[in-house]
Amino acid sequence: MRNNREEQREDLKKRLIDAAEARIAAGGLNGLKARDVTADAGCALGALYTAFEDLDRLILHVNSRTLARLGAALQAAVPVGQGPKEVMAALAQAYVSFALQNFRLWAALFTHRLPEGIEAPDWHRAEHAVLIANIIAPLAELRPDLPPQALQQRARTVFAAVHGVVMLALTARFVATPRDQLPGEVAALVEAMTRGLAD
Amino acid sequence: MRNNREEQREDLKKRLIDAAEARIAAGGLNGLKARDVTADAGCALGALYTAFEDLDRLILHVNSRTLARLGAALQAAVPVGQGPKEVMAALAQAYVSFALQNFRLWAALFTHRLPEGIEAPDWHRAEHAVLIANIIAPLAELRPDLPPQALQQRARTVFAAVHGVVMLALTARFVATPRDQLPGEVAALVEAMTRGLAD
DNA sequence: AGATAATAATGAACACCGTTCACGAAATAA
DNA sequence: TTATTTCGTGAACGGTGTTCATTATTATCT
Repeated sequence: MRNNREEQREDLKKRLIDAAEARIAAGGLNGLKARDVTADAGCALGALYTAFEDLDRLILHVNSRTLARLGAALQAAVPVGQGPKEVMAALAQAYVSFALQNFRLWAALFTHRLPEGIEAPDWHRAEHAVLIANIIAPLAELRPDLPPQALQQRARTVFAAVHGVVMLALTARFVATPRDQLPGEVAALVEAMTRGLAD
Repeated sequence: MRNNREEQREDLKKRLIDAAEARIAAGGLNGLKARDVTADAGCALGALYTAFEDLDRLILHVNSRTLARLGAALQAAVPVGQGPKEVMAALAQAYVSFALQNFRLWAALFTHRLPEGIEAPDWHRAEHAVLIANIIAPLAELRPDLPPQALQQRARTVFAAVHGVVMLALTARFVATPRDQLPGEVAALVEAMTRGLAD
């Protein structure tokens, strides 16, 4: 045998991530149980802890996949040959669409919490850049006066504002925006923000 | 003895809420354990379930208190004899301050989730009105064209946008706004929103 | 190829959690 | 006081994530 060792290890990891992803998509983060995942993946309970440090690290890898898909969706939504306001509006609507169509996996990105005092690894933190990557260019057109660092910070704020509206609409049981009004409200928010930012 | 029955019952409830509130403030929602709370409250483990349906309902009462304090803080922050933009700015900064000074209890308002399929009681849902109560008046000045219902909805959106920025800044381990920049970014967001909403 | 060493998978056991429930204590009613 | 209803008690239950001695598998060496 050649590198069977490594291959089997990677295969087990993949099966576990697949199973966890399916379980989260079906039943949410709270519905994810170590025994279910390992049963679905066709391995023993203890095998999970030979492949990953713990269940939280496995969830991290599921979130990693979701971020990649979300990043691709946002990237694909950027219209060509349009002004910054149109780009921002399109990005916001793409974000809404992704959250609606991948609700539980998207929610897992923001509701999952590591145990207190434990930080996510750098490679995973870096993956979150896709959330603001496409906002920076149109924002720079609206605010050419801002230096790169302030621009990056403002992009985070713009994302967080849109995200907040989507999050409260989809997960809160109070002050909730009805789903059918969500695209319209997000559009109004982005419109107001871009107009206010314009000059 | 007169109404000792009712009195003792209410006293037990209060002690449990006090203990849970202190535990959440000290260790967050995840650090809240039934055994700790009942030990702090000076009662047996099972007593919790004579006073409340379950641990989630106890948390609900803690959140109820937090909402009342937050509502009072927002109310007190409304400046008199100022324009709508100044009112919105003041409310946003008051929200930031409350979140910073009551971080874990504030976070519990939005991270606590009831079991799937179980809804919070109406009396508790109604308490969340304080989050948008003070936004409606200044917003109505900025947008006198909007009918009351749309105004209420837009107020939810404005709140959610500000809340999203604060939430990601304080709880996310990625795309995080540094805390010292949070007031400035929120101010910029509200400024942009109110300018964009103005006409 | 066969023997040996290193490694990984197994699943029963562990520690801890929220919740329940038979029992005894206490407060009300008779 | 006595009877009755109500409530607090804490051991026990079911379910959780995680560990660990044991077994099975793979790689290494002669």
